[in-house]
Amino acid sequence: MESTLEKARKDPESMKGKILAVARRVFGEYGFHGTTMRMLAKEVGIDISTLHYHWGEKKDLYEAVIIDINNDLREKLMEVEEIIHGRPLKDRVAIGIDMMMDYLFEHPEISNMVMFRYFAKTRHDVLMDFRVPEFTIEIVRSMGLKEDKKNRPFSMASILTVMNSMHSFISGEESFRPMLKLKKKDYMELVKKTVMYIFTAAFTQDEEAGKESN
Amino acid sequence: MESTLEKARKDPESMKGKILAVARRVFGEYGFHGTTMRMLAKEVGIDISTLHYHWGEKKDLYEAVIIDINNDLREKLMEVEEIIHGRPLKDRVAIGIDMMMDYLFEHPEISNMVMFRYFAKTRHDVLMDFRVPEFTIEIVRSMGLKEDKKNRPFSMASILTVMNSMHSFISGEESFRPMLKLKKKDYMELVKKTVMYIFTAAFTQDEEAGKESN
DNA sequence: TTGTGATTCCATCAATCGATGGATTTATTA
DNA sequence: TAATAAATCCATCGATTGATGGAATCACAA
Repeated sequence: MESTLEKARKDPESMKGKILAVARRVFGEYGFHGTTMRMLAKEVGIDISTLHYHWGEKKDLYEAVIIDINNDLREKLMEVEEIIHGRPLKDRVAIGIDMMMDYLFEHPEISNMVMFRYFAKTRHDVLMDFRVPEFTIEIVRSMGLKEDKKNRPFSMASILTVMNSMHSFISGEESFRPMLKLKKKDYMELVKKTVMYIFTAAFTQDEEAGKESN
Repeated sequence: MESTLEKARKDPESMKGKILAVARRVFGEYGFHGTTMRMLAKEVGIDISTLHYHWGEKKDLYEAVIIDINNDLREKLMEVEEIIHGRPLKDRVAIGIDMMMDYLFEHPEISNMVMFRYFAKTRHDVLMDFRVPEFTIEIVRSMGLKEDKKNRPFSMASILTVMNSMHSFISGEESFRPMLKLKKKDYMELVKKTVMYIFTAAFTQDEEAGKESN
């Protein structure tokens, strides 16, 4: 049995795929309540009833977007993990940030959706994805941070800080770029450089302190 | 001539003040489109028409909330600036984060509103507040970061990273706290500790590097 | 070509949205 | 106390929302 979402992911050129792509983008920009089924239908270029025909009610489509986004994010994180595996901490942090930033800049709707999921409520109950904490723990492990009972929350919070910083700059580009008065390309470079500068320092300060005392 | 917002700020016990307080909280949780006038009226315990009587149309109330939040945030930042003025960089960062985190934990609706402003669109045009970039520049100056033409964007981006991290943890508490499986108080402590650990290291790495090379 | 199922659109529904007029109540002032 | 203003609520409006039934169209196998 193949679900609607699986079909849409398999064939992005199909109507289900087109709708899903538009829904990812528009839900990411306007959120659940800010997005109307008519907005989506108009963006796809179809009638509103065709939308319901393929995806059922609004909430179903929204939850499909959530799952889809989470799948993409998990796949990318696993890809990054494979590449950084075995390298020194400083490189793991730098390469991880570099790859994730490039990816999110190419798919800003991912960051947009993540932000809405974290920071906004909806009037109706909406799917909770319980795997997010597990992802975070995987990253903690992948980064080689302290995992003992005492330090785990701190390590997880550190990872959350990095991820949130990246999502913030991607999703908030339209707010922050005018502040910085930069072109898109310059903004990308600056943001990546800044995040990398801050977090490589933060994640390697113990090592650096160790060097000093040697 | 005294505006409705000024009256509401002056007297929080007045009906205008009660409405404003509820609007700050609910708009911060559900966003513009996720919040209905009936929700606000019910929360205040009044009729929907009384809401319009005091604040006009929905957009007017929303914009009042934006201005009100910005006022609070600016006042707090100025208060922090006075206290950290003249201290060493490491202390400025630590005290600044400490004070702002305490303040935002007490007024999470501020972070909520800021997040919505940065990361979500509305279908209708809504007030833009042009002073935010200026605040950021003030913080850059207050922190004593490099302000020359070459480094200013980097310094501003660094400040944005700190602010966004704080807002993220405050606004995202309901998402992150279950991940970390912590009680409210422990979450507060951990988050403050994490943010301070990361950013004191980031902001003082040049100094530390300088010490090393001495 | 014909028939069958999949797809798309038009028309329309009930529910909910923001908003307002007007009656009623409460507070203030003369 | 009487008169005026301010505040509140009830009833209702038009517009928009999510959603659906049913006709029309399309794709494709028999």
